[in-house]
Amino acid sequence: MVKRQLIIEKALELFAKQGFEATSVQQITEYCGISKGAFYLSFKSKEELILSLIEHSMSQFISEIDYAVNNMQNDRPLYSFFYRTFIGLLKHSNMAKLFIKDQGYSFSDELFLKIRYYDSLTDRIILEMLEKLYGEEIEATKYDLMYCIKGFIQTYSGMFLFNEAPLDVSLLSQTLVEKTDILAKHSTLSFISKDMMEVYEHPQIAKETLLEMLEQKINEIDEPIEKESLVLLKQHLIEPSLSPAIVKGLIENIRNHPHCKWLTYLLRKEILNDWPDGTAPLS
Amino acid sequence: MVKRQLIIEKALELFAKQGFEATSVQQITEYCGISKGAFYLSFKSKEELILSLIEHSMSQFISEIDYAVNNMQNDRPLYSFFYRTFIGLLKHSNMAKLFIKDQGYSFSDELFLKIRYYDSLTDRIILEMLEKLYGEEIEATKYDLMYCIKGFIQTYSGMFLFNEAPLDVSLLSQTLVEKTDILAKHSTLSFISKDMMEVYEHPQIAKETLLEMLEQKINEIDEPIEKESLVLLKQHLIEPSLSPAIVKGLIENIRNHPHCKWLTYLLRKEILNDWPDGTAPLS
DNA sequence: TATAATAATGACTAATTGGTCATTTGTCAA
DNA sequence: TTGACAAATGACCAATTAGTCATTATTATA
Repeated sequence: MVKRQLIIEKALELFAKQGFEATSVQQITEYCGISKGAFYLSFKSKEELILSLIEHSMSQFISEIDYAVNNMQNDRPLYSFFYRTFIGLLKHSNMAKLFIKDQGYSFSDELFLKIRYYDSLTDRIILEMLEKLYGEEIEATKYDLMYCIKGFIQTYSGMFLFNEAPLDVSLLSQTLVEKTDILAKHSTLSFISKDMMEVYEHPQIAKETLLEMLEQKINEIDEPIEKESLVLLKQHLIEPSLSPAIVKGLIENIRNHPHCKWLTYLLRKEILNDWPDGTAPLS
Repeated sequence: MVKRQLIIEKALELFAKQGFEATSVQQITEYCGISKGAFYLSFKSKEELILSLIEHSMSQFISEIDYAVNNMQNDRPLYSFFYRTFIGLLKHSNMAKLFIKDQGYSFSDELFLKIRYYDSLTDRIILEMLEKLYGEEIEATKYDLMYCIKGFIQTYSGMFLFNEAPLDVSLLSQTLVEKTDILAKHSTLSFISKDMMEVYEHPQIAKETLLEMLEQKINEIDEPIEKESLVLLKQHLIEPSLSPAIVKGLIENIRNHPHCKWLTYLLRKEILNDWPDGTAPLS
C-alpha cells in the first residue's frame, strides 16, 4: 500500500525532529497532504504507526549489519562492522535520531519490548564477531569489550547525527578498529561477568512489582476470560498451586490482549522461565 | 522555600519515570499533595520547573566531579574521575535517567542551550585531565580519547541506571582506568581533529536558517522594541551596515525575551563571534 | 450512462493539557 | 473577637490531543 509507506516516511521525519509524543497525528496528516480519516484507514492508531516504523527500520538495519559481518568472505570483519553500522545509521538517520531522542519509550510496553529485543540482537552480533576474531583470549573481557564498542558507536554517532558535516566513515571505522583491537589485546580487568550479563539482559523483576502490575491490569480489563486468567495467575504468584500446563494456558489467554504484552513477557520469564525467540540467555 | 524543594524532588521522580512531556502539572501536584494553584505560586511555568531542576542537579554534579579531579592532591585523577562520576550518577540517578530518556529537549531553546552548556563543561574537565595526565604525547588523539571516555560512561551507566543491581563502583572505575590508559598509550589513529571539535562544539548555522528564524520571531512577537530590533538585525544579516556596538545593543534588546534565548545565542555567535561564559572555543 | 463499491474527507467528540483567578482558609497582632 | 494579610484552593479556560463517523468524491463495472 503506497499510502502507508508515505505516512511512514513522512512521520519518521517529523518524529526524528520532535519525538513521538510531541508529534501529533494532525501534524503528520498535514505534512502528508492527506486527511485525518485517511490516516486511520492505514493505521488503527498512532502507536501502531510507531511500532511499524520501528519494526521496518530496525529489522532492515540489523540485517544489513549482520550480513556485512557474517555472510561475506571477509578479511576485516571488525572494519566492516563499524563501516556498515555507521553507513546504516546515516541511511536510517531519522530512526537513529529517534532512538537517541526518545528512549522515553516507557509509554508503551510493546515498544519497550521491541527496542529491548533489537538491542539484544545487536549485542549478540557484536559478541559473535568478537569471539570469532579473538577466540578464547578475550573470554574474560568480551562483555566489557562489547560495551566499549557500543559506547564508541553511541558517542560518535551522536556527534554526526545532529550535525550534517561531511563524514569520513572509512577513517572513523579505521580508528575504531584500532581502538577495539588495542583494547582486546591489552585489557586485563573485566567488570561485566557472564552472570551479570544474563541478569542485565533479563533483569529480575521484584515479585511485588509483578503483583502490582497484575492488580492494575485486573482493574483495567473488562473481558471476563482475561480478567479471570489474571486473577488466577496472581494467586499462583502469591502461592504456587497450579501445574505448569495450566499456568502456560492462562498466560496464553492474556497474550494477545493489547495491554498485556509486557506483562505476558514478564510472567513467562518469572514463572515459566521461558523466553521469546532470540532473547534467551546466551548458553 | 520548602514547597519549591518538595516540588522539585517529587517532579524529578515522575520525570525520570515518564519524561518531561508525558508528565503533567496535574500529576505533579497530586503527587505532592498540593493544589494546582500552589504549584504556580512556586514556579511560573512547567518549563521553569524543568530548568530549575536541571540547573540544580547539573551544577551540583559537575562541581562534584570537577572538585574530585582538580582540587585534591590526587595521585590517581583518572580513577577519581570515573569513581566520582559514577557515584554522582547514582546520587543524581533520576536526573541521569532523565538525560538518557529525554534528549528530546528540542521543545525548549533554553533547555537545549543549558544542556549543551553542561555538556561542554564536561568535555573540558575530561580534556584538562587528559592533558595533565599524558601531556603532549596524546595531543593528536586527545579528542578521540575524550569521546571514548564519554562513551564508556554512557553505556555503563545506561546499564546500571535502569537496573538497581548492586554495583561495584570501584571495580568499574578501575577497569575503565585501565582501558583509558591502554588507549592513551597505544592509539595512533585519530578521527576528531581540533578544528572538527570546534565546529562541533559551536556548529555553524546556515545564514538562511538564521534568517528564517528571525522572520518567524518577527511575526511571533508583538513588543515594539523587540520587534524592531529583530527587523534591524535581519537587515544587518542580509547586508552588514551597522556598527558592532549597535548590533550588540540590538541583541541585548532581545536577550531577555523568553522566545529569543536560543536566537540570541546564535546571533551572538554568528555576528559578534561572542560566546556565553564557559562555552568559547578551546584556545 | 447508471449503479455499486471503495477511498477520502473534515467536522465532531471526549479527554487532557498548561495556566488563571475569584474565592476560601489559615495565621497573625491588636 | 476582630480585621488584615498571605497562603492555598480548585473550578474554569482556551488550546490541543487521539480517534470517530456521517457525508462526499472517485473509480470500476455493467
